[in-house]
Amino acid sequence: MAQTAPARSTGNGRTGREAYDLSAVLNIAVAAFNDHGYEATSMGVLAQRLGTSKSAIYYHVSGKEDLLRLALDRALSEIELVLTRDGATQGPADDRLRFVLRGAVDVLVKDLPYVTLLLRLRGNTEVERQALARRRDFDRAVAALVDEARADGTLRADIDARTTTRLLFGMINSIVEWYRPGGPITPERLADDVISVAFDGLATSR
Amino acid sequence: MAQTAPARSTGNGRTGREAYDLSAVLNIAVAAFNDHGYEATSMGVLAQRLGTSKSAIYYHVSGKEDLLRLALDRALSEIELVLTRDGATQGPADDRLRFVLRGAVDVLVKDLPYVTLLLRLRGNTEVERQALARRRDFDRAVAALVDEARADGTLRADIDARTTTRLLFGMINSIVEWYRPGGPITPERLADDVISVAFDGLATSR
DNA sequence: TGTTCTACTTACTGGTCGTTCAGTAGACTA
DNA sequence: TAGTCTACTGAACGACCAGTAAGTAGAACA
Repeated sequence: MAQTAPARSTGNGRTGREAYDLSAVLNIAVAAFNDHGYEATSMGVLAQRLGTSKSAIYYHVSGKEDLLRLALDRALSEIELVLTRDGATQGPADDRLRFVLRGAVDVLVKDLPYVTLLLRLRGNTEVERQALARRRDFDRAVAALVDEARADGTLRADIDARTTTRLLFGMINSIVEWYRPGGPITPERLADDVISVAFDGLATSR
Repeated sequence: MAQTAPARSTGNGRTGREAYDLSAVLNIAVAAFNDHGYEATSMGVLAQRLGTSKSAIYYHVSGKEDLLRLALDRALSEIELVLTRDGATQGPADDRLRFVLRGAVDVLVKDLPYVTLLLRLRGNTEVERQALARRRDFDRAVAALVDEARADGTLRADIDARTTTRLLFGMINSIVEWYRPGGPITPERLADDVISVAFDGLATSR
C-alpha cells in the first residue's frame, strides 16, 4: 500500500509512459510536498516530476488541496488502526502503551512520506485543521494510557502527564526527520530503541 | 532581546503609530512565518500585520529572504553561545551534556519563535542551507559529548550513538510545538523534566 | 527660513500561481 | 465502421506574488 501501484497498460491514448493511477500521482505529490512544503510546491513542478502537464493532474484529482486530503487520510487511517488492535485494548496499561508506541513507530516507518506530511501541518486550511483534529484524538488516546499507567504505578508520576505524553511523541515523531528505511537500523530495532530510551532512559542502570 | 524594542518616538513623518525599527519588523515577520510557513507568507499579509504597506518593509530590509536570514542568525547565535560557556567545556562529559541540553532548552524558551522558525527549515534556498549547516555543527558538538559520556560509562552504550543523539534532540526540539511561556510549567521545571526523562526514563525506578 | 533626513505612501512591473477549457490520440465496444 | 471512453495536451484565465520607482509629511538641523 505504500508503493506505487502499477498503472493499467491499456487505455492510455498517448505513446511512451504508462498511464498514471491515483496512487502513483499521490506518491509523487507527497514526496514533492515533503521536499518543498505543501504551499511552496506548485502544480507546475508537480507536473514536471510526473512528466506530464499541469492539467493532466486535474484528471486524477479535483485540485491541489484534494491531493493533500487524500494523503493525510491515508496516514491517519493507518495510525488510527493501531488503537483498534487487541494489544491496544487488552492487558496492563503499560503493556498497552508499549504496544501503541511500537505500532506508531511501525506505521511511521511503513508510510514514512505520508506521516511526514501529516506531522508538518500548520493548520492553515480546513483540510489541515480536520487532519490535526484526528491527530489530536490519537494523541488523547495515548495520553489516557499514560494516565492509566501512572495510576497503576508503572509510570513515574512526578512529571506532569501532559508533559510526559508530549515528550514521548516528540521523540517518536522526530523519527521522520532522520530515519531512512534500508539503512543500518531495522524498523524493529528502531522501535526497541525508542521504547527502551523512553522507559529506561539514557543513563547506565545503577 | 526577544521582545519588540520600542521605536523612537520622533522621526516618523506619518501620523498615528510609532515608527518601526528592524527588531519590531522582525518579531512580526517571524510570527507570521511560523503561522503560515515562510514561503506561504506573502509580503502583503506581512504588511497587513504591521499595519503598513508592502514597500515600507523594504525600507527596513532588502527583501523577504533578508528577513529570514536575520531571524535565523539570531536563533543560531544564541544556541552557539551555549557551547562556549564554562559548563560546556569543563567537568565530566555527562555533566557537560546535561549543561548543554539545559542551555538548549533555555534558548528555545527564551527565543521560542526564532528557534521554531529554525527547526522548521527545509533547506530550499542558500540561506536555509547555510542555517542548517550551522545547526548541524551544533548537533555534532552534542553528539561528541554523547560519545564521551558513553566512553566514560555514564551513558548506556547498547544503543547506537547517532540514534541516541537524534532521539535526544527529537524530544528537546519538540518543545517548540507545544510549550508556551506563561503557562503552568516554568522554563526551569521544563528543563528539569526533559533532562530527567532523557537520562532516567519514564518507568518507575526499581 | 531652507535644507536634509527618516519613514514612509501610492502606483506599478513582470512573473508565477491554481485552475479551466476545448480539443484529441488511441484503445475498446456495438 | 461508427461511437464511446480514458488519459491526456496546450493555451489561456484572473488572482496574486516579490520587488521597484517616484513622491512626500513632518521632524531635526544649519
